[in-house]
Amino acid sequence: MTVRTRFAPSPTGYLHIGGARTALFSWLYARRHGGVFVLRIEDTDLERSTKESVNAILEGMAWLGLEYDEGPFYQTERFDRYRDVIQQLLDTGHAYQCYCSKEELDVMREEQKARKHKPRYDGRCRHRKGVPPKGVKPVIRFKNPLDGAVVVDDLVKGKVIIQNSELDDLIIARSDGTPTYNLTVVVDDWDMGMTHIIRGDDHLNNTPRQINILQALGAELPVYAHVPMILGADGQRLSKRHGAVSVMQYRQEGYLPEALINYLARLGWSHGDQEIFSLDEMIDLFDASDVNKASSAFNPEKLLWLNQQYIKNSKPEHIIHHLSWHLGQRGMDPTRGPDIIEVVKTQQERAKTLAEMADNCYFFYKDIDSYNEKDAGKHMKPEILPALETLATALSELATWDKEPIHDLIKAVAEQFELKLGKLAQPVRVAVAGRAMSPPIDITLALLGREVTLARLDTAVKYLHTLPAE
RNA sequence: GCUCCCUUCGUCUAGUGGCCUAGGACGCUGGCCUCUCACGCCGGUAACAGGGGUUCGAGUCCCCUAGGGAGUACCA
Repeated sequence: MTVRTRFAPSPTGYLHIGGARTALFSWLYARRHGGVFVLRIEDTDLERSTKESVNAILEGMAWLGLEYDEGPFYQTERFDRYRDVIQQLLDTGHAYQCYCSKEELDVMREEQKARKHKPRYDGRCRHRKGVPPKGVKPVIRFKNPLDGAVVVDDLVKGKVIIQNSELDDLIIARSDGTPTYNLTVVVDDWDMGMTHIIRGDDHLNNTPRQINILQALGAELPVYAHVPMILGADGQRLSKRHGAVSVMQYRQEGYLPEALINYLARLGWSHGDQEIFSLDEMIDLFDASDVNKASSAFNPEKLLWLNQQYIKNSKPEHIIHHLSWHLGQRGMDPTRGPDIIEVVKTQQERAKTLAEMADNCYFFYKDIDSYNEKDAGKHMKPEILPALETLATALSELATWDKEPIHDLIKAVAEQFELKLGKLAQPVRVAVAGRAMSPPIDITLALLGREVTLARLDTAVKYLHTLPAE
């Protein structure tokens, strides 16, 4: 039997990290078992579903690399099928029309609550006799079994038993004839041959009702795995006030998709002490039954650390693939300046995000029109002028513009003026980078090239001359 | 209220009755390295929600309590 899993978001917003993780687990499970991963868009809520949301979800999944084998299927295109199933349920006596008004139901629920009971439909229309009331469009309710219990053998939660007496006759078709969620998922999962339903544990309560419908339909039951939800860093339900919740926002902030994937996988799932997993390793090791039962809090610091690990250990070419978007955002053209591969190599150990890396690369590709005020105040002092001028002259005469000779030269000039290396390197750094932060000074100059280096040193010398002597 | 789910360092987790005076990771922190920023390396901090059982022995099994979450819609 081929394993078939699905991700079934409703398009009412962007792809958020909670959804992304259940999608990831579904995807991993399918890949692990050589199965099929299906994408289904649950857009039966016409009011809240939008085309933009569909695109946002598709975009997010594409960026994460969660490719699907079938779909996307849209529930709005399957209304005929749902109608048929509802009719079938009606014909076989598993469903009935209910003429209760909203007001009537509200009264009933209030009474139940007053008696400290669980509010639920009491099935009064099951046996409604005589002519239906005129002008009232009925809803269709599923006839839930009255006794017995439903047992869900959940891959994550274990055995969960719910008494049928706790369940009521849920509405499967609205008065306008459109199907509701619990009916459409069941029909779709059945039609699409889903063998494993991996979804958020907020659906655990729906599962017994869905199983009952499945059974009324004579369908084979899938295996369920209800994965816990992701909480915000404060342990509360994830929402916008926790910062980035949209997957695409992480791209903007400079995260590598594989870092996010790795982080999401490790949230609620683990394999011994291992923290970093390649996609192949995850596919090889992932099992739904190893997923933790408790929900976990999203920890931005750890994600940042993981991102840094990935940046440090990835091939420069791969980084550039994702970095170029950030460079473009800042108006930088990596073809006009030092070899971007060499620049990235110097940055892999000094940037936690691609956004930070792009900022760090700025002075390699753009002219600097000012110095960082604080750094200049600290390092750009008139007394460094002689050394700086000597260095500039020496650099202009240097035979080969390369890291080692540049390093030797700076060291020699520093010694000549009885300065520690840092005392000379820092002013040079501010002069060429605009701030007291850059890769090692010899590498920085080597990459920048002789022309740019000398021009910026010249600018610095002129700037120093404008300062009042102490 | 009712039903269901959950509970190991601040956070993510290891742990399936003795290997646990509870291990790893992030964070925080002391030090080393150092031309800046970083990387790296060595060290430190900190947890079995509480209470009862079962057992020679419990983080691990059972029960209760507390706390957290979900559902309880003509939303999904």
